[in-house]
Amino acid sequence: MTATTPTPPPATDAAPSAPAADAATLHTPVNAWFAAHARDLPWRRPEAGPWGVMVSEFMLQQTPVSRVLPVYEQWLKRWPRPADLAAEPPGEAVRAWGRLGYPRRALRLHAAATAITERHGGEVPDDHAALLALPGVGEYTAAAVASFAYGRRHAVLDTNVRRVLARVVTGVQYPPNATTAAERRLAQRLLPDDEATAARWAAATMELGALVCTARTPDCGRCPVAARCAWRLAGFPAHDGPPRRGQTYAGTDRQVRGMLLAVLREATGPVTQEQMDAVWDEPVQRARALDGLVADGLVEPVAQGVYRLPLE
DNA sequence: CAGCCGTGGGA
DNA sequence: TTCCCAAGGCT
Repeated sequence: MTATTPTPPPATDAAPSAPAADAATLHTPVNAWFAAHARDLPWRRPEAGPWGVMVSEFMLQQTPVSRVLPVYEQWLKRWPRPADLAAEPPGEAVRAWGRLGYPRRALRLHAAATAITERHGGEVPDDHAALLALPGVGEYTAAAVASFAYGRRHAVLDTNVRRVLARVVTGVQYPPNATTAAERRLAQRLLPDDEATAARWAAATMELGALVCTARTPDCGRCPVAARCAWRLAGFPAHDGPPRRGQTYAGTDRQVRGMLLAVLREATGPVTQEQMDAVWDEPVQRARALDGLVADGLVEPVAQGVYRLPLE
């Protein structure tokens, strides 16, 4: 991992035994920084409501903000409430998902909207357990919706927060590949006692990781807690552990699935086998990819050699 | 728990 | 150009 050495602010003289970063010294500067520098994102505006927050969280799972923005706007305009989405076939959600990637998320969001409509009176639940029970909602998303939409006090551990805590508190460049119990304990320990402050802290630490304490080239000169950052104080030691997994894409089933589904999305009606076959010349892999899409519920066979996006 | 599931843009 | 990686979840 070639880690571009961050640009540290001129190392202040400060005592050799620099103050360790702890909860009390982090909340105020980080939350103040957020108040001054937070992006004006549509799902952060009051009119977004819990449903808007939930939609954004689904879309933002592994997809950058810039690509989510236009799709989010269209989505909320078309389906302003969960019941509006639930009233349409899941295939419409897949089509509207466009090229955000991981289209199973569209299916899960549709399923979540259906569950919300049927089990929660059409209102996005406000408690963590009920959220966690929804399709496509895991630990992170449940905490994020409860915190961002309802101001609840939850440790929100996403990739940004994990990286910030790894650096500022633990003193390492990157967090482990998988979230550990130690990270959860740390996040819990750092959580402000006050509910509103905790909710702000969750959003602030995420934003800090997204804008300043980035994966490749952190900009310590703009960091509100650089003076107490354990990683910086340690001299930016490079990541040791195993290399962080890099995923190849070209030539994989995922690529073929993507190409097949693109044909369905862009077609207005059912598509023939011949149209599907045109996207990939290797028949075994092509068949495997299509079978996978059908198994996942992303594609529905309507007749021998005819397919469409799912109506059910 | 490791592997799988899309896509595009920036360095 | 290649490589990295971006607000995860599910099996």
